[in-house]
Amino acid sequence: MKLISQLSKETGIPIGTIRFYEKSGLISGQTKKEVTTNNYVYYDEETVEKLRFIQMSKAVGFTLAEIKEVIDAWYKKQLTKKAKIDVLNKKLLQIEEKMKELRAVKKQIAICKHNIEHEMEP
Amino acid sequence: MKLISQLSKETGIPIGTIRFYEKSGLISGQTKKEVTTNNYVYYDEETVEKLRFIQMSKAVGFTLAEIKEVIDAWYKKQLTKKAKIDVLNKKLLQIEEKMKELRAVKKQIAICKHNIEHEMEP
DNA sequence: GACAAGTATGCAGTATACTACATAGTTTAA
DNA sequence: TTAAACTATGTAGTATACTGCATACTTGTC
Repeated sequence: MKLISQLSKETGIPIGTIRFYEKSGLISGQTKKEVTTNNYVYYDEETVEKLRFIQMSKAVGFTLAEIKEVIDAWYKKQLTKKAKIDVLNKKLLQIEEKMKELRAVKKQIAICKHNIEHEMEP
Repeated sequence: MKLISQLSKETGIPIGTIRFYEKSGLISGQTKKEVTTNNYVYYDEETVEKLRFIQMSKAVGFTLAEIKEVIDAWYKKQLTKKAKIDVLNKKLLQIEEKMKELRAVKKQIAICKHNIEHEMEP
């Protein structure tokens, strides 16, 4: 079990941002009932995985709301099996779309680079 | 030569957003000097290409500032050949990084889906 | 036991990317 | 020729995702 500063160290995500994610319902830790002197929140390894997932998903253009959908499909007990599968299938389609767009952007930049390399300089 | 509403129709980008992009220096149209009764701005086919590039780049997580760097490398005359190539190479690396992240997210979601499909429902 | 460092809470402020609205002038179709 | 539709400009407001600050309590170290 880790405290928030260790979570931050392991993922590189600022403490303030982690708190923001917790407030947004993306992650959640728990206080230890046996400790009564403070209300420090402890996080498990799963939270680290979630944070890494959030980092990557954000990098490829997913919003926190979209990421939350997936995390809920993964971890929330109250959703039906069908609802979860539907969410995940939708995400997989979005990912295919992003892959296409990424390849298109790459191609465009490669062409641009080629043109610049072969153009005559004044 | 197209007016802004046609640009919007062709790309699906709202007029307000196109104006915002122009104000941000991502695209630019020109007024026709021979027309003196108004100051309507006309855009060429290149602008449509730029807008499509912006759409795709945004979808895969690039910011407008990052996209502007590439567009400037493409179209601005005042940058040196070396500066342009440097920007484009940096972008190509970022794209490779995003491809990795996209594959990792896809894999994670596929595993998640598999687990849900094979779990016992209560 | 003092004091730096860590933690929790809440609220205000910032950056990015729009989005809406008001105003005013222009073009076009009936 | 008049009304609908289009255009330009400017300003304000919104959503998302943080980021910083103030306050207060707790823990660990010398």
